[in-house]
Amino acid sequence: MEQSTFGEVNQLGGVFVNGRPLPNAIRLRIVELAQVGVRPCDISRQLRVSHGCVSKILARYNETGSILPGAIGGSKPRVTTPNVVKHIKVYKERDPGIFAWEIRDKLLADGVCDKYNVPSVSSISRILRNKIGNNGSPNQNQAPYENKNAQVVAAAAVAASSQLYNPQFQMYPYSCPAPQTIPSMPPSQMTSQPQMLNSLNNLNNKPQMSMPMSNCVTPCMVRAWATSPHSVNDILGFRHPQQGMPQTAPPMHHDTPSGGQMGQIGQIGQYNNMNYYGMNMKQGMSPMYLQS
DNA sequence: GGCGTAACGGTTGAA
DNA sequence: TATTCAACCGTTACG
Repeated sequence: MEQSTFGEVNQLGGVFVNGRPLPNAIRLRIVELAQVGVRPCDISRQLRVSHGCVSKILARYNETGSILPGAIGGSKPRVTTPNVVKHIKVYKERDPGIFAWEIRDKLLADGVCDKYNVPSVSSISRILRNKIGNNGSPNQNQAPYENKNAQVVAAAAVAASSQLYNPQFQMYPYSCPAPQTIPSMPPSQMTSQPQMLNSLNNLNNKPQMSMPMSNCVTPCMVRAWATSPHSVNDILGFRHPQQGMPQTAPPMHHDTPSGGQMGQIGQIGQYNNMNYYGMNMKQGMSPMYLQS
């Protein structure tokens, strides 16, 4: 369908794809303009992005330091890991009359779970009913891990989840590289917002700047469980407005924070000299996030 | 007029 | 393989 192929046009004349994030380049530009004192309403008009979206992106940036959208799709990490089920089973065996809410409290008290990943009372009840049931054996009642390979996978999942969870921050962080020193970027490629770049670098595998990447977890990353393969160069497909447009065509593909798990965004149509979110589009360029 | 936000329709990906 | 579900998205409209 033509409409979905080329996206839609909002009241300001900007092109967008319903349900999909704005390109990171636009997100970054919104933040940059705000930081040089441009009012949100002017940013909205200039980039042809709704003021609600500008407001949301700026609010998120102010709160978290990240310009990136959240992880779309997928499910939360399972909280009813085999380890948790095992503990529930133990509690039930020790005290057959124990209530689900008591089990929940004990899981917290014993440090098996914390307040962020403790199963709900209904989940515990379901575990008691389905996995422990009458005989107390989680393996005799359609156990979720029916073979050795599955058990290995489950064990790996538990290990991964325990590593994913950062007790220091009490959150599940977005994946990000361990603190490391990375090659330097020519100053000409650096924007005027190094802290923003650092924020971006934290979410990308390809190192771009020479600075140690530590404390890479931002509060907005609480609910991320996927990796991002995208480079900062992919994201920064344009220069700071004061520096004009890049010599080379900006990357016309879409970046997402949840990386390879996200949908593959390809080229859809050709926009010829179209003003795309206030950015001059050279002939042959494609909108960076329209999907096929 | 500018701003914050709820509602809405849509996309996405794990289960 | 198809479906479900719950997360996210940007736009719109309202206060």
